[in-house]
Amino acid sequence: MARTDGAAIGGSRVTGRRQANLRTLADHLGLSVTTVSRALKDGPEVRPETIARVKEAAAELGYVPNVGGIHLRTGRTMKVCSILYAPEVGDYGDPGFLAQVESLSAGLEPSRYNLLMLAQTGGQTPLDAVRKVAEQQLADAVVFSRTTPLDERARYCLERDFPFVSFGRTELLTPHAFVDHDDEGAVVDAVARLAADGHRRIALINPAGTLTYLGYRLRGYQRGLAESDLPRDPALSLTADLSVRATREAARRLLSADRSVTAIICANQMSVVGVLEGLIACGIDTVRDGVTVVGFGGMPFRMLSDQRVVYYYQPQRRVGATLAHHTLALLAGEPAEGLTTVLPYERTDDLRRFRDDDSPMGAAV
Amino acid sequence: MARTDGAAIGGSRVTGRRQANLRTLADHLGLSVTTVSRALKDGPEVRPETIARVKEAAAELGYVPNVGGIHLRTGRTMKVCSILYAPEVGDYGDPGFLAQVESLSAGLEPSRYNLLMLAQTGGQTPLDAVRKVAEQQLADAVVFSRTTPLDERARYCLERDFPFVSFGRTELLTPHAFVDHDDEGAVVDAVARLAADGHRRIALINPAGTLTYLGYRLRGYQRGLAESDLPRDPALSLTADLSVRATREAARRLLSADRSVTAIICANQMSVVGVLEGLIACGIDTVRDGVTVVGFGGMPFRMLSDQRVVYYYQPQRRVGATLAHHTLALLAGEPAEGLTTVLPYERTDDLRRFRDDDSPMGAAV
DNA sequence: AGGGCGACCCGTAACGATACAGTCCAGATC
DNA sequence: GATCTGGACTGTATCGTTACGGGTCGCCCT
Repeated sequence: MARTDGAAIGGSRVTGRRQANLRTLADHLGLSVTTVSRALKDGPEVRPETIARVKEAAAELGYVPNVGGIHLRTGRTMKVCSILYAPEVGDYGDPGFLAQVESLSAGLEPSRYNLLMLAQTGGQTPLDAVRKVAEQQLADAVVFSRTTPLDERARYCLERDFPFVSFGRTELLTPHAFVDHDDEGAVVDAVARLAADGHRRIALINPAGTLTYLGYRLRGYQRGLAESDLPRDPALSLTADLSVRATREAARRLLSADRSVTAIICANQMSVVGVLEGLIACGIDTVRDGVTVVGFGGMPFRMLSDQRVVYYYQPQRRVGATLAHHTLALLAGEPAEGLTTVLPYERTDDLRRFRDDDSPMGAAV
Repeated sequence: MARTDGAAIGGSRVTGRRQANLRTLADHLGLSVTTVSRALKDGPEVRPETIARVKEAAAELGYVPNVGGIHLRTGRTMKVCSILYAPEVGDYGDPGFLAQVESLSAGLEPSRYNLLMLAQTGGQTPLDAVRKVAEQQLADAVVFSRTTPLDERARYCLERDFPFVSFGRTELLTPHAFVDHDDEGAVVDAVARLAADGHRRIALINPAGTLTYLGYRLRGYQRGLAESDLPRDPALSLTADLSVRATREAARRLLSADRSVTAIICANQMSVVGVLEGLIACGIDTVRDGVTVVGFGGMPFRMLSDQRVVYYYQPQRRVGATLAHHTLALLAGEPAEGLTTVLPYERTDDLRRFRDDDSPMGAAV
């Protein structure tokens, strides 16, 4: 039977001529499709000269491997999926996530992988989204954040040997690839320096929840206090949503009950703003009254008034780049053991560093 | 020849059993693969009872169409690609973009399409990214923003009949699907209301560039002035980058040269902050001195001090949802003519509306 | 009775890439 | 000279899906 449907199907609507495929190349070179296929992936059974000849022709004819064909034959999709968690309130989620995605996508650029984004919608659990990727074979690897110590997504992937890289550690026994920030180290550092500066009553704000990094923050806090011979006071370990409002109220409650507190370690950009608002509401000026606010997170918001803020900065782009690296390494067959990265925070005493670089993001206190 | 490679290939690593496919269903039902395929897409040649039977079995056996097979056979990838433009400075690009992506992805969820993200990296032009999508058949449709009147990406797609939806209008003669905000209408409204409140000297800040919306803003400004019988003064039409620094300086220059200005229409969240900073630097208090700042954009930053700000808000999620709708409609064969949406701005006189909903984003002036 | 006509279903050939089993031939080995 | 070896290639079947051209069968009409 003659081809009856080829003209309408599979042909590129983009270029006038059909997109070059292995057969095109093979015919053009007088080789078989098999040899061309092998040559393009540097198969050991093909002569070096032939390989060179094939690659040259491929470049010349603009050959691009057909992802559908590869998927069908090998099961590989040449996609990496990143899960997007919806902002809970308002239009903005984690604002640094965009930089992470951008650098992840850019990091995949030199490979033949592309980035798929899947939003965790409405009624879905975090596991649902990951399961969808695995079951529907949407991607060859998945990247997710907001890990918990016994993360069910990580367990799910480990059980079925589905490649993944998490942004955040877990406490699972099986090693897996991850990128994380050194929250414990940074909090230890913060406490130690505050203690060295004479602070005796140092508060820590954490949100409720079971995310792994919260444990690291708490451990860092306790270790820092112990190393500086400061007593632990449960009243100084606060739990509050990281919204401006909740952290403002938490700071206000803390300070109106106990004026001896001279330092507050916050958990993200928003809580810095909230705590500063809370301090102001209590009539406290950080500079005049010697109170230090310690912030953590991505690029901080602009601060107009010169309050005393020490900031531990997470370079978000490095996260994305490292996620990309680890993902590609996993997909290339490297064992997960070596693909574990704990990134240091960058400490700065002067938020004007961010202010004066024309941070497009900032608003001002 | 017997199958020799099937076990290792194409089988799902996820479930123990192989993933159900059309053949599985066909065997299970005693039908042919063809009929099953047709039944699943409600082909008119299949009896309704058979369709029901097939769909039931498909659900029971957890059939998921293999995207690779579809891609290979039909050329369709079942993907929609959104182009991500890298933030120019710092970690944050357009912060509302995340909400847009999230709602776009969520809007595609009920369909069988998934969202591909492609970052425009390093040396790439805007066209490069779109061309990559089309040439490499990465997706069946593309979504991009930052349109210009003679947008080359739109022209490229129109020429090759590649489906796309732009966020932003163009002035191309061929109609195409887009979503945009009504900048002209909103600026007209702003000017009219300012004039009604007695403002005679109203300034407008636009960034440099050729993006389409800038023209609409300018037209709205001129139309608004004309309708209120106010004279045009070129000195009141400012050009400045939308960074805090640049808009601060622009406002300062304007006000120190000419104290008669009583209203400034800004172009985005950042410029509101910058202009307010500029006013403060000139010793101007908006409330006391009767100066009005008009802001435009996504969710605004929190403002601590009670400055007089009128804000035209773009609901970002609606953009994403509409983009999803138009894309799916295009892919379903609807003509682009009807897929053009101009969304109204939501005006508010009181930014506390945003402040008190616990905007996770805000920082405070 | 038999021809015609729908309604409903099936068989086959692709789409592009790749795993695997051959094939072919020059050179080495006995 | 026959046999073996290994390097460099080719042929074929296959992944899951769908377009297309047939089939089959019951029913109606003349």
